[in-house]
Amino acid sequence: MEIFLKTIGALNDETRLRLLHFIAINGKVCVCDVETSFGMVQSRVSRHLKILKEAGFLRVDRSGRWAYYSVRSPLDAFRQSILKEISVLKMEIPPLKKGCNL
Amino acid sequence: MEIFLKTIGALNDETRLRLLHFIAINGKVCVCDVETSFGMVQSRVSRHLKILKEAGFLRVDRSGRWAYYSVRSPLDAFRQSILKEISVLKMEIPPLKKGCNL
DNA sequence: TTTATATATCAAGATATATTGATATATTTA
DNA sequence: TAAATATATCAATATATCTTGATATATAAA
Repeated sequence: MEIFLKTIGALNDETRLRLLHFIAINGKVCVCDVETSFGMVQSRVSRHLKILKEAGFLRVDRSGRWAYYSVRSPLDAFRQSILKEISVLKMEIPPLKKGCNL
Repeated sequence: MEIFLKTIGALNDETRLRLLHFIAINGKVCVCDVETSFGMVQSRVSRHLKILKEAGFLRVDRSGRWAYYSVRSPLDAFRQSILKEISVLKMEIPPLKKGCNL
């Protein structure tokens, strides 16, 4: 129940739907890439990615000072069906713009 | 997008998950049955059922002074997969108690 | 070892959602 | 027609969530 509500709660926000789809499209991206691509402040990006991670949609790999987020794999059938549903939504998804200095 | 968020938003509440599962189990129920079975005030039940209806999960049939809510049918694959997911959650679902006088 | 970069977290304010009791409307019964 | 029942909606309050700017931490570069 708690897990279900956490999963659903993570989806209950337009910003997170856009971030999730963006990452599904682009594969591994770091926080600063998302920050730059979406033009959002860093704390906001960081917070939303954490919520998506804790809801079981994303994983994070740390390397040096970067945190690379990507869609968790394998993904259970339920979350897969959600990702599929999200993929057909009409959403403004910006192109990937590398945001890190170096 | 709007529809998706409305669907997800309807699920983002423990009370509504319990009501939805209760109706999935019991078929057609009227507001006063839910009110009595769950021990909730009427305005609260009415509000939540409306949200579930507008999210595409429930239908309502009016007959006399009663409003009978039931799971919408046919239900698209995505909402079906959600109902299935809900059905395996550990939730306190009270037995149906008829609440209407007559 | 000092400085810059990337990320996470916190506190404050803004916004959204839930709960309750009161009220409105419609239908049925007396 | 008057009273009772079932439901919906509203207004006020309580609670949760989002956004932002500030701060903390860790890594890498100078």
